[in-house]
Amino acid sequence: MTDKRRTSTLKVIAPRSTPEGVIETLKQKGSRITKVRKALIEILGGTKTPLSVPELLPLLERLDLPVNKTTVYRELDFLLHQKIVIELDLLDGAKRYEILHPDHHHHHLVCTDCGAIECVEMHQDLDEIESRIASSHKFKVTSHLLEFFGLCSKCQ
Amino acid sequence: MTDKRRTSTLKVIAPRSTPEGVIETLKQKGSRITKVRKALIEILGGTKTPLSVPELLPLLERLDLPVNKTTVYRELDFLLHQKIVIELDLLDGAKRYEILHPDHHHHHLVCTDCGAIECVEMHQDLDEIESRIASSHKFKVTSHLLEFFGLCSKCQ
DNA sequence: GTTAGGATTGCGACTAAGTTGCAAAAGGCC
DNA sequence: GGCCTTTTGCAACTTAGTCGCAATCCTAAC
Repeated sequence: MTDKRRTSTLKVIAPRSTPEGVIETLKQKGSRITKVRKALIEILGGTKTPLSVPELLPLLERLDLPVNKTTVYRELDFLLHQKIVIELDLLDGAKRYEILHPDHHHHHLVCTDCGAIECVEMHQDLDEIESRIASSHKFKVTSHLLEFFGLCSKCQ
Repeated sequence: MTDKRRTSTLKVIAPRSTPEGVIETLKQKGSRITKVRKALIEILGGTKTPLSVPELLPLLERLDLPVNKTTVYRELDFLLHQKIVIELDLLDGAKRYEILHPDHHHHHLVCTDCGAIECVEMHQDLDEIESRIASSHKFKVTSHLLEFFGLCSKCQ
């Protein structure tokens, strides 16, 4: 009878990585909240697919915030260091960025035909593989890159 | 009693992806064997770590073959289409290329400190993951990208 | 609300990988 | 050797990303 989805939107649980939550966290850390920073967090928080700088620039402009590309690169670098955002390389020429949801580590399914990007979760498998590598190769894995390329349901 | 490793080095089986074997295959396909093509196959066949165009250029020059970068990009593109070579992105700014060994699909351990690149094999795990994705997401995986970043035994 | 000082921003010039079109040169078949 | 096709070099270009510096903005303290 209890609807879990509904419960999870309660204030106490929600603010994790919503734009508002992220901004609040940054304020508490003493970071400045600038127009560009706020806009970037909101744009990235409101999209499902990771975005690149060339894609972000026109989106910012449409929000009446014509920002210089250098600024965007620097801001994303800041958000990266604050672990608010992660950087991906989906092999299409530009790095992409998305909000980091700490408990939803995921990978991507990139359609090589239409470019659509879907997400898949699968931490446990990789954890296992990584620990096997650590012991057999004396290599300490700190991060990995796992993306799948192929055809989405529409393009097959 | 039979040593399988020893048997598999017999001439009938061996020439697969050695430089000589690759060149022979290309000749039979009717492709021209140019100096650049031959040199690239030999260089890539004689190295353990994948190489980028900026790395290949000086290597070619040292072989008394000062080649234009455009030529190298075009040649690698040719070898890519012939499935002689594969392209990797190890996130250090330039695409890397290595000889494709059809039955030794592998991934890489990239040391983020010294840049060393090691190889790891692990097809079966991924095959399993991919088929799970295919059924749960109606996505037909044609290729994947799996690289590990961290610290090699020397840099820990 | 003013102000001071560090953080952020824009600008222009730059780097580096990778691409393109076209004319010249080289492979390999006769 | 000659011919036709494939390769190659060159120069100019594109695009992502970076750098230094001067101008501007944020915010906390007054």
